[in-house]
Amino acid sequence: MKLSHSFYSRPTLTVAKDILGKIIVRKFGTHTLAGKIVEVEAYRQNDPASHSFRGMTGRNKIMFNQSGMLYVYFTYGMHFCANIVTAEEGIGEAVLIRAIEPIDGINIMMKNRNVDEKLTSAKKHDLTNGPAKFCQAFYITRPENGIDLCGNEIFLMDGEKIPSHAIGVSSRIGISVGVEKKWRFYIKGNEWVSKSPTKHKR
DNA sequence: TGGACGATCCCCT
DNA sequence: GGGGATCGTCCAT
Repeated sequence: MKLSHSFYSRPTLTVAKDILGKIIVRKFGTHTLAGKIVEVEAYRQNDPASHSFRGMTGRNKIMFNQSGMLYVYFTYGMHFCANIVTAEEGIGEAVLIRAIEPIDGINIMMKNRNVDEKLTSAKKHDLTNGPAKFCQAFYITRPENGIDLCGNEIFLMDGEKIPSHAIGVSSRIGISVGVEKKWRFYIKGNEWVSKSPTKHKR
């Protein structure tokens, strides 16, 4: 069953943990892609690592919309990352999707990622074990910024309930401030989880 | 108007 | 484990 607005309009950290195990579905053209969300990070207001920290700008304004929207941003000159907007309108908070376990449309994902079938079997988890890899596999780019996840193009479905003892918690990856906040959540032992936050730039 | 810097990935050693 | 690719965004002149 498709998740409705009430799922997203709860505290950001609650939504982040609850998103683990849910199924994200992406329809474009005649294709349907689906995957289980296995790793996320929460970004909050008054959080120096968040795009919303210094207030609303042209880039981050979707974060301040009502919850249940998709916030897509472009980074490092070549990558897109996708977030699920949480909290009430006027508050800039979101949950970054860092990794999924492919379920449906794997051939399409491989095509989107420009990976060879044989290479993928050797390192198959490289297909979607990172925020920009997920976006490329699911063909999520600039036009998908601001999409309503209660619509029919991209949405979440009920999946398995992940008990709290099976949820791993750590610092967020790739940030230089806010490292002390343990706002990365992942399904323990899942092979599609990206990596450990052992190194930090700068 | 320009410069510094990324919520990353991939290839090289 | 390290560094280069590559450009949009933001803030300081």
